[in-house]
Amino acid sequence: MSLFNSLTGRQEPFEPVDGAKVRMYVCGPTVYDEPHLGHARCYITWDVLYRLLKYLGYEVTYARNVTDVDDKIIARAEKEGVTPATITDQYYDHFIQAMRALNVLDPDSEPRATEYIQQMLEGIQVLIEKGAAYTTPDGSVYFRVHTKADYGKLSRKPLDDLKAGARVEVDSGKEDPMDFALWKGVSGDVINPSDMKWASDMKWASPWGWGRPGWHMECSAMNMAMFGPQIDIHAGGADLVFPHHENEIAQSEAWTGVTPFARYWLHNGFVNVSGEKMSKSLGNFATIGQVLARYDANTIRYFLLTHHYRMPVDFHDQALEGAQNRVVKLHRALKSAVQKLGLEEQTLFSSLVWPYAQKYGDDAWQVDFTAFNTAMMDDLNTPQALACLNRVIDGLNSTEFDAYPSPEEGLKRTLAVALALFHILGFSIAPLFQAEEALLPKDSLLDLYHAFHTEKAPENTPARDLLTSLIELRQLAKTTKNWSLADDIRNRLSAEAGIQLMDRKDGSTTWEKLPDHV
RNA sequence: GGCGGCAUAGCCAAGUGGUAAGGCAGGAGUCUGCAAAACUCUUAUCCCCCAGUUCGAAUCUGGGUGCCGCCUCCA
Repeated sequence: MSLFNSLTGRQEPFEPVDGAKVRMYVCGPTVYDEPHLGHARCYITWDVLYRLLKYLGYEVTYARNVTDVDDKIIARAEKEGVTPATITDQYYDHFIQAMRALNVLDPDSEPRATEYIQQMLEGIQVLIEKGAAYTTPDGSVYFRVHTKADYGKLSRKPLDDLKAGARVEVDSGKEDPMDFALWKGVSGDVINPSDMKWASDMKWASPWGWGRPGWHMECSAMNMAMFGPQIDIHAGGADLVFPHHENEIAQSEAWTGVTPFARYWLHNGFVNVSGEKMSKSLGNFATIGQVLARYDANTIRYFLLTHHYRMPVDFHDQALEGAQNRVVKLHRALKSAVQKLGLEEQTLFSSLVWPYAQKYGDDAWQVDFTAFNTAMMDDLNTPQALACLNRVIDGLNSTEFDAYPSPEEGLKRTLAVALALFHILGFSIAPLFQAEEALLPKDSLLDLYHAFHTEKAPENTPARDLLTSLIELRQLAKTTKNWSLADDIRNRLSAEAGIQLMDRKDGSTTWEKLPDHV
């Protein structure tokens, strides 16, 4: 397993400090707004890494924090006239719903910044004692950047260059423009608690007066509390490299004296929307909910995984539809095999996938499994991993299983490998077991029923029965070689109800609900 | 201005010294009453341009052009 380490700028073999134990920390969301595609990309990427590490046998402890104290939260609360906790509860809830909808595994822990104030204060105290931080008259504490000789090592920004371009802040009380806040004093604020009741929620008592933590401090404190002075993997979006991660490194290493704070720094690339960078300031961010309304979770994941995680990704419909077309085929092949074998969702992995997937080393699909592993261990080369999945799926569709003791055995082994890859990449098997009846458009089917039948449909006829009746009518038309009627029924079902009819060799007709194009 | 990244077929995208993965779309065939699905075959003499290194480069070096990002909130 090797990973591209932002700290060294190279791809390196992955070796955890403590044998098979992996301490992995990912910067979580600031919960003040709807989760967007940037979050989807980030957390799907690290979800895949988490799944892969576990699959490879590592004992992973995955922490993903929740930033629930921040100026943006306060601003939002003020704007809406509610407490900050109302905002953070609401958007945390939305975030978790989005993650579940995207089939992102829950991390092992989700520490909240507000639960670690004490640890932050302890860390800040140590930094002051070591001379790496200083207080200002307004009750703030700043990190003294020049005391950290290797400051800038992650983002490769020499301190002098940064200073040259630093924005001048007025009345900050900082010794140096590059110094950053560990603690933001609010004692000097003119806050009338009776007017702004929420203000008390975002203030904590500290040795330097009332205040709240600076942005970066929470990650250092939570890592220290959960993992100690050094972790294996620290990941997040590329936009966090500077200043967030740079400052986190500075304060953590100055605090503990242990270097490096995180041994592997991993960063995922940006998300663009129709060619433009998605950002808060541009106001063009697409929420996860908006995209999920148009494409299913597996499509979004497939689309993201066709790109290497460090490359930028551009969300636009032509590309998304390409992914959707492929995912529909994937689902169709897997669903068909699952049905042929009469498998059940709950026992799919315990009864088939894990017992079979790696058992038969001489199977053709094992070659693809090995290639898959190689690709994934090469800095998560998911595009190549998907190529392996595609080959296995093609194999699933071809009914030739001559090399196996029986066709059923061949189908089982092939499906097991396909589903293993499917699972490691984090795709959901839910669509393979989805009852399609629930997706039938009742109104359209009723209209079509009346278009082709002279009798009115009885009250409350289930959509499924309406469809069955239309299929039977078409079967009759076919037996009398009334092709125009048969074709008419088929064409209108497709055009008006999104239902594709398929005639099988044995004379029966099956159907499939086409994806909705919103 | 400083730093970094990217440029591969109609579209998306791997590969990074040995002669272009995969997907979508398109074309042909098998199957079908016709379709759909599925399968098979097919679609870049070439990887932004120029020069160089090399037996050999899309892959390395130098120069150029274009696009993007970070240096400010953002995943």
